[in-house]
Amino acid sequence: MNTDLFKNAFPFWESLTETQRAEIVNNTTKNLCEKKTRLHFGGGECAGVQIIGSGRARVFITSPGGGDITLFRLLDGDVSILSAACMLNGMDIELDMEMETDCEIYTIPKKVYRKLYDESGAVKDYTMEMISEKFSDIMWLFNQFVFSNVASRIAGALLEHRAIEGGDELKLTHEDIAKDAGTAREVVTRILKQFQSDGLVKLTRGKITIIDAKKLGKI
Amino acid sequence: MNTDLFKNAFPFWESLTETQRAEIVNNTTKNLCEKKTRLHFGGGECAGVQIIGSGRARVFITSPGGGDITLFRLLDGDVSILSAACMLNGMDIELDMEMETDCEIYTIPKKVYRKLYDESGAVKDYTMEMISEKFSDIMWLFNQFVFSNVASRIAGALLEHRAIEGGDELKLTHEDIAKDAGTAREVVTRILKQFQSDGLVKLTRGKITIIDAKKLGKI
DNA sequence: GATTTTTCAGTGACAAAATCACATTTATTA
DNA sequence: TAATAAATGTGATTTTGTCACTGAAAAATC
Repeated sequence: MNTDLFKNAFPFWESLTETQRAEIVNNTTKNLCEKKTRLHFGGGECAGVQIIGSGRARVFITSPGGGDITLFRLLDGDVSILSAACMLNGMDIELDMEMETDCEIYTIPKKVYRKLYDESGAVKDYTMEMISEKFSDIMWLFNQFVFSNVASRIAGALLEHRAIEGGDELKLTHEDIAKDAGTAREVVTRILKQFQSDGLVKLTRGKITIIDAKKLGKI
Repeated sequence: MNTDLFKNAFPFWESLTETQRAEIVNNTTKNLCEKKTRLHFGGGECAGVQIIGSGRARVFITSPGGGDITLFRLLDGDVSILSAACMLNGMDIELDMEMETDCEIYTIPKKVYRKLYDESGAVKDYTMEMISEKFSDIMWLFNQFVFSNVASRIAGALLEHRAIEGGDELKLTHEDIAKDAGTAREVVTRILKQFQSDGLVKLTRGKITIIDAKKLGKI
């Protein structure tokens, strides 16, 4: 197995012993997950720590009614650190992950990461740092939800996708945006139409073209 | 200084060296904060790790418009662990704390806790565990906000205060509940009136008496 | 290639909740 | 006691969420 993946994902990699590295390399499994594959985390159920080799995944919470709200996305090289927290101290939150593209997922088993965590201060530091960062992200999201109106959350979602895509043509349905903005599809439709008549976007089936990103940012 | 405070607050206390304990004991400062005193955390501004010697404090986020939403409360013996995270890796979240009663607050300076954190695995483990726990709490709160209606959040807030007070007579204004439930005061007034006519609570100025906690729990 | 099925978007009606603008009542303080 | 502040009550309006559909476009199937 190519260790570049680990070297890039883990800043502590260089500080590990040969044995520790081998332990990781020999126990990590690779999975090819097709687009739309879903994984569930929570209730103590955590396979281990995951690294996204390639592709994009969406992490979200699911309502009792079935709807879901996006928390964040994982891109190439990202580490699903909440799995670590979930597994280290039985963090009792329920999360789901869905592949937005075909993905290569590498999984370091629970026990292997746990052992590493116990042995290495650098791994502890890394884990702490990543969890704190995620915590910050979630708090930011919380702020958006409780203090911003729907229009600005939708605008934010559009701009985030623009950053991911690296272009103004977003292949998104209203449903997709609804999940990111934490609202209903019909509401997105209405507000996007408003955006369109204000000259901010152009709407086509399954596609949204951003015309005026600057004004979107001001909403 | 009495070390019982630390012994009770920190499970790692026994594992520290004499020197480390002395370091904490000699550098911790005690402050008496009157009811309504406010402290701000964020933007790298963290005095250190705080232990509530006695009293009760409310931790919340503040909206640009001035309103605020309660995240959690700290009671006797609790440790304000987010300060730790804030200070360890510059977690960039803005939080405020307000004393709900007169409080004794003990502060372990940033540098002292940081040093301890670097030296002791037990302190790292403790810090990690506490942060994960807080993370879980916040995620739970997030779920409540995005998936529950206002009535059930208000019912939840009432029951939480009942648990804190240990009785059915709650000295709370509608404003107080609005902050806990993340809604407007008028909305609380209306829903409480509904609760009252349903025989769940009895309302007096500045006081809410819970009549039927069981039914409240079902909302 | 035509037909069926699925996905996506649009819309009106209504309900829930937030916001605004006050009025009223009860405590506190001067 | 009067004046002030704090807590509550209420109507009107706007925003957002929910429900129940319709029609259009794309995909899958025949």
